[in-house]
Amino acid sequence: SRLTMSESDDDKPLKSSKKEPKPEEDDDDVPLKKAKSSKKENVQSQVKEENAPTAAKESKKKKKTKRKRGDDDDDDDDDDEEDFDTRKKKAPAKKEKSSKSSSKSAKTDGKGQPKKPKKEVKVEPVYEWWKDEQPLAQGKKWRFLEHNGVIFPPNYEPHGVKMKYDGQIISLTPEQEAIATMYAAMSRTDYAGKDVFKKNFWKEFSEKLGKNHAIKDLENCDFQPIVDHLDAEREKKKALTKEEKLKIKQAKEKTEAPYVTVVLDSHLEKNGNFRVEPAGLFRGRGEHPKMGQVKGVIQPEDITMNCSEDACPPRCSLPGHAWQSLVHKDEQTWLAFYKDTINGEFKYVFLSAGSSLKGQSDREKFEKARELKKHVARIRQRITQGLKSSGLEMQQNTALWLIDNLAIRAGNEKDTNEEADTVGCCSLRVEHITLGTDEEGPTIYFNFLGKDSIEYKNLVKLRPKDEEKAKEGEENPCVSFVREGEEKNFRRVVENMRSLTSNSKKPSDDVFDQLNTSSLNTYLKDLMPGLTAKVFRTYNASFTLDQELYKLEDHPEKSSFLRNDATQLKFYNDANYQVAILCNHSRAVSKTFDSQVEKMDEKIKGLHEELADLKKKKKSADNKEQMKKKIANLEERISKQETQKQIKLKLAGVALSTSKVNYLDPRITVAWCKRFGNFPLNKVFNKSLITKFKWAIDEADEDWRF
DNA sequence: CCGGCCGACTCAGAAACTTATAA
DNA sequence: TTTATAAGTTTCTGAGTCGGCCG
Repeated sequence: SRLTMSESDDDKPLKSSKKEPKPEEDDDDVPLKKAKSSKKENVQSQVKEENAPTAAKESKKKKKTKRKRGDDDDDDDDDDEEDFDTRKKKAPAKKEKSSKSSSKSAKTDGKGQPKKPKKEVKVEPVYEWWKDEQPLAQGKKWRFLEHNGVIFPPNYEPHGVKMKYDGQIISLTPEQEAIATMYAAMSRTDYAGKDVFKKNFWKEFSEKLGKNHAIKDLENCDFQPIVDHLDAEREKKKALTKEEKLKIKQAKEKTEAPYVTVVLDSHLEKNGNFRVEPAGLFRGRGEHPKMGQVKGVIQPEDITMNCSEDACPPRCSLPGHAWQSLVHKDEQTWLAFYKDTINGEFKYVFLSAGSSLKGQSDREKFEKARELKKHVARIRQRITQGLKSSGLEMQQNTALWLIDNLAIRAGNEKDTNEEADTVGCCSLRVEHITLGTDEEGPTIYFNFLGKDSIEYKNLVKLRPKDEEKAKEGEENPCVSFVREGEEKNFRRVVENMRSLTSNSKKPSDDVFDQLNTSSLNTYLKDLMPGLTAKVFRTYNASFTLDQELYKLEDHPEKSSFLRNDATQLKFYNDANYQVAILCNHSRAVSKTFDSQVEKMDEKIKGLHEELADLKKKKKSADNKEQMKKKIANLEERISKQETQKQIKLKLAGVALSTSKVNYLDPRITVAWCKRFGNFPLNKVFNKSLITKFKWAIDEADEDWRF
């Protein structure tokens, strides 16, 4: 569905935007007061009742006054955009179409073919906190919080399928069977081949088996019967009719409904992760020393609940059980937490990404990055100075240069007995760095495992004078050129790195032996209040997007880009790609990738043959005009296929979504869409992002810049 | 005063699931 | 049309960051 964007003439700075009556707020106050006075009575149902008709009212209002883009032919029907932008209904109806988007309307009218109507997109209603005028006291996150706690996975049901050992059929107790089944479930993953995984699993499994058990080792275990059973179960589930599946889904929705929403102050919010993690084998990333360990069952006794004092506390759904404790911490955003059984890590239940609590802190994050923008020139001057000094100051500023220029993470210390051995800036070791030179000057090659054990391989060098070579490097994701103006600093950084990785150090020694993240952040606090290392990542990601996107402003092909959604989208994605490369956001390449590309090649080849054929026929054809049309058509299909293939190759191992979700100020995207031909936002933001970034959609007009 | 642990939050890619598209 | 596959979306939970507190 295409969600239209208003011309934003009605977008006002945050504070003054409350121009609409907000019935839901007034309505909501009623049940809240009721709840408070009657105390300990669940107010959720009341709030819901009050909210629901309000939402309906809202949408009806909207429908009446909603403008449609001329090109919104297929999917923009009825109610799919009702929650998108409540304020656009006040926008002057004519202006948008007649001015900016005129060229676009013309174009899209043409291609508005009788497509199957797309499934309508429902955007979740969002509490519009940015229009709220009553800020909470410093540090407070809510006045009232009521929820129903968490939902537990079902107890393990023994299936009775027997595994084999040394060819013999073995009977297991339900407890033993449970963890054997966890192992069987992972038999086709990469973990199954890893020694650490097997060793850790065997330790637990053999303990559960007890002394003198018939099973003596993992080597001769045969889990295949259980694997087959799991496969069969999956098949059974798949073979259910549509109706049966729907019934199961609806039943699930019904049981989960009480947990989906919570009451926060006087409105409803979506819960994020109210399902307690089921038991299973731990799947650490990379070479995690604890992979294969059993992640135990979580009981209510492990869980701490958080709600307000005057709320009805969550009931424990498991009979005979009770929560570990109930607290009322209004300076915290979590609803519940427990500790996992692997490393004792905290597992929190939080509100969803679209909630006001998440939205507010998200906005604060981007505002802080924008604050850095104001200070960055000065801070970079300071770094330039610091690079020339020695000792701690040199280390601090060299590290900062890397963080600022390469978007490397801060790099906390890690205990490699408990976690995988990965590094960031402060924890870089000599073995991760290779210094060199090429025709342009010095180079640094980074090769280390970062967060999630994702490889970071980057040859950092000066931009070649030769345009051809520069272009080549630009297209190589493993090469990056030093930012313009930073050439001198880079040479200094290389020298510093040379001394920091000198022969007196072992490969396993720290590069920045005097640094840790907390001292580095203390140093940053002096440069700008609230500044920490991670802000540079946010800042540089968002700044890069803004810069790249606004190159469209005086792009020679601007008008043709604006006329075509596909090319304009590609322009956006190319900018997004730059950020993904900067931040080293990657994703696994599909196992069938090669065959997919092969298929594409064949298709392109087929089209070329078809084209040659047509051209031949054209010579002897009666209707030359018609043939010409056909040829042009085919040529377009070929070029479309070819760009598709290029995009596919380029994005094979690159994830664009991570930066979109976490690093890119959504207002950049919103403003760009509004500015450039009123580009449909839903082509770049999916439903979740539109919900998550509703605040930004409301806030940013076409002139907004990061 | 600082180092290490605790606690709370953001960020991360894989897996599971759903929808769109091609054959 | 039906069906297979690819693309897109959501869920899941692991892995970081960073402030604060305590000994």
